[in-house]
Amino acid sequence: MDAFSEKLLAGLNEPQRAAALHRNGPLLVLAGPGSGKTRVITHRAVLLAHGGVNPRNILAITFTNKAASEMRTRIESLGVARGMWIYTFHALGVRLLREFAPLAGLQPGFTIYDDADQKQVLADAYEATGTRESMLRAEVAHGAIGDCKNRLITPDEYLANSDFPDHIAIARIYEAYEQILRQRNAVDFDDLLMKTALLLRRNAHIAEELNIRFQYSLIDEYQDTNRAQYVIARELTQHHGNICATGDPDQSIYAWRGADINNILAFERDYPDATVIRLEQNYRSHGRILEAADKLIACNTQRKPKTLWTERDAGEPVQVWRFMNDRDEAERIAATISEQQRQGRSFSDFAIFYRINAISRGLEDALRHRGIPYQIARGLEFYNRKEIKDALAYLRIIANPADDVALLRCINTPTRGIGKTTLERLMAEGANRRKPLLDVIRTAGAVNLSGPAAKGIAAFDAILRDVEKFAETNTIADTIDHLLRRSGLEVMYKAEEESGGEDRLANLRELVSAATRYEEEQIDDEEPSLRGFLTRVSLQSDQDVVDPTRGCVMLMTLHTSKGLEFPVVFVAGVEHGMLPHERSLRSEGDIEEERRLCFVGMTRAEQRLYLSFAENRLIRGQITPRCASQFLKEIQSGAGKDVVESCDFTDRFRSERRGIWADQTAGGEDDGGGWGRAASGISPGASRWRARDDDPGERVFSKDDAPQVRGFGKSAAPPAPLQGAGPYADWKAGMLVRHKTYGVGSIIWISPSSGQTRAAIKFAGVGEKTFVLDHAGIERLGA
DNA sequence: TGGAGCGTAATTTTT
DNA sequence: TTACGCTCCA
Repeated sequence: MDAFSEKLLAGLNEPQRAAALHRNGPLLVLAGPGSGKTRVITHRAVLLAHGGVNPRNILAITFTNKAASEMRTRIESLGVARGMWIYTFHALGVRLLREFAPLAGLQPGFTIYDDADQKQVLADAYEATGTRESMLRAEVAHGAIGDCKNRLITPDEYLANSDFPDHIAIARIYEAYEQILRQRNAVDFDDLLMKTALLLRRNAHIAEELNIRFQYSLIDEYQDTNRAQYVIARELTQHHGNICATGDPDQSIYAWRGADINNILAFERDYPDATVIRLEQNYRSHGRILEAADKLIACNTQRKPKTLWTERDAGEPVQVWRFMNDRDEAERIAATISEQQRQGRSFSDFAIFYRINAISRGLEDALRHRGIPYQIARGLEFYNRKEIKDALAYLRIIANPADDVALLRCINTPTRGIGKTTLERLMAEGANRRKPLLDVIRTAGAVNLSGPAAKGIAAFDAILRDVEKFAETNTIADTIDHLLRRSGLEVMYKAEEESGGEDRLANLRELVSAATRYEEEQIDDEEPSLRGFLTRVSLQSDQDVVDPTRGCVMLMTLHTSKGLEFPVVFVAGVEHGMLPHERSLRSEGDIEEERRLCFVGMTRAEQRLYLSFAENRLIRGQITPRCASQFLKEIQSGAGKDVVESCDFTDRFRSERRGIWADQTAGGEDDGGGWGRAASGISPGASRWRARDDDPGERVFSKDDAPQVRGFGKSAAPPAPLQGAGPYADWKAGMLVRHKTYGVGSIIWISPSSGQTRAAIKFAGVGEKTFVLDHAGIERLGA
């Protein structure tokens, strides 16, 4: 081996070296958290290039822009010339679809629709098929269409397999939706994958050509691939078999978005001659943290066994904290951060994770109260802002004149006297002539319009033509700048700002600099173009921009925490119904995903890990009794005695409760025969964390002395079928009722809580819904 | 055209 | 509690 390779491999452990040195044939790298996976990938790419493979023949696919740009930087810093293809699945899709547009049934200038645009298209599809939302909720159709696309099912195929009325309705909407996208020369996010997969599958020669172009392919986070991505990966590597998949089944947390953990679990079946390498040594976390996480994940059945180990110190025990309520929890976390910061840590050493965003409120309050700087990691902030979308809409319509969604967004922003009636007329005309709205506008004489509307439309058209012309001879940044002034957006937002609105102008200025950046740091071999900029913008979330800012505590959901690491980690709200989330309690598979989610969060911690839960939590304005997550028990019962340390902050003066607390690791199932447990779906393990029935502080009774139903709404953990109170005293489960939108349904359960009677009602074709009866306008039909 | 007022529902969101 | 979408009215 030459000196360069020796030097490169010097810092790697045995399995890491083996993976980095692997050359031909399928390779699966099962990489535990913190096991140096990125190093292995980058080193392998560098060694391939060093060994004579042209970087242009290497393709690396990641899931996030961030991962892609990190990989690019690291590979280049190791001395590999530019030219390697490093893309996200979606960006690769755009590339290939533009290149082979006609074969994919597209025109190369297609627009990428985001969620909001999609919704608009969906609304139009409802209109076109004469479907009403009361028949089929838009989210249901939206989800179903997304599922189809993930699984490569076309509208025809879907229709062929539909027998229920709902399915047929969805099939028709799906079909109309696709037709509208085609008319507008637009694709949605899922299309970027589906159309690419189908392009490769249906055109063997293209797949073959690409196998030659990309002699080595590397796919990161393979556990998160969905069907479409799986097909893309397969088609791109089938001929040479040089696929290197890396990932960790234990960190698969996106099944709900179509990711199929079986893709990675069955890799060896798909590629029988695959080499499998496990990276089990962890370089991130202290021993006890790792052990606790390992014990938890060992409870999953759908996995490939892995033994995580570390040479690092055992470190401090993992803390499990119990609180009376969420406020105490937040306070304590804030206090702990404060204290440790005073002892020398930086605020940016800390992260707080939670299952759902709604939890962040209380935590923020507590941090603010103590003057602790924090930042919330939210994806998709910047480009979702109204002002940004307004400005982009103008650019989009210029780039793709068929983009009706964009046109509707900006035609009357700022207001130009073009009202609803006018737009309806234009749309009717457009539908009639099967022409884009811009065409209709430019031949507006055909539509009978009122004076001000006609004037407004003329003004709008003039702006478009002007900006279009300007764009021909100017940079994108300058074009945006010009657009802002010419369109009146600048004036409009300036006025808004002066009357006390947000500083939207600053954001628009940021958009201009984003365009400058795009033009300067051209990484693709394409010329910078308006289309290219818009593509970049649609594929980018500002997760990539916001990066862990120095000096701030980071707050984020467990999902967003994946791939990050922090010296000190708090996971708040480790409660039954929260983590695992109530919506996942239905199936064991879903609970396993929640367990993986918890595992992901825990393994982000380097030195200290705190898991906390509260006995009561303010949820949707209601104080709701909670109990510890089963995961806490799983961690404790598996791990050695000194691994986890429990701390009870509920009431330090009541010894009997401390007794229970101290007892909680000892076995013995709660008999739990009462309704409380059955009703709330509290697991046996978790129930041990609850106080005894004779504990005065614990039970909650509503006014009429009926036990309060735990606040798990909906189907996930149906409370016992009780009776209503007050005017609903004689309403019972099983009765038929009528709801004004959903029609006739039957009561699944009914219960008075906090003076409001709630009921879950099952409707044919709609499913189960929960209502507050006082507000829902539900009429009783009989038993 | 825009805003008030009501009804409704409420995980997670790499792109 | 809170946020959003829709309807209706000024």
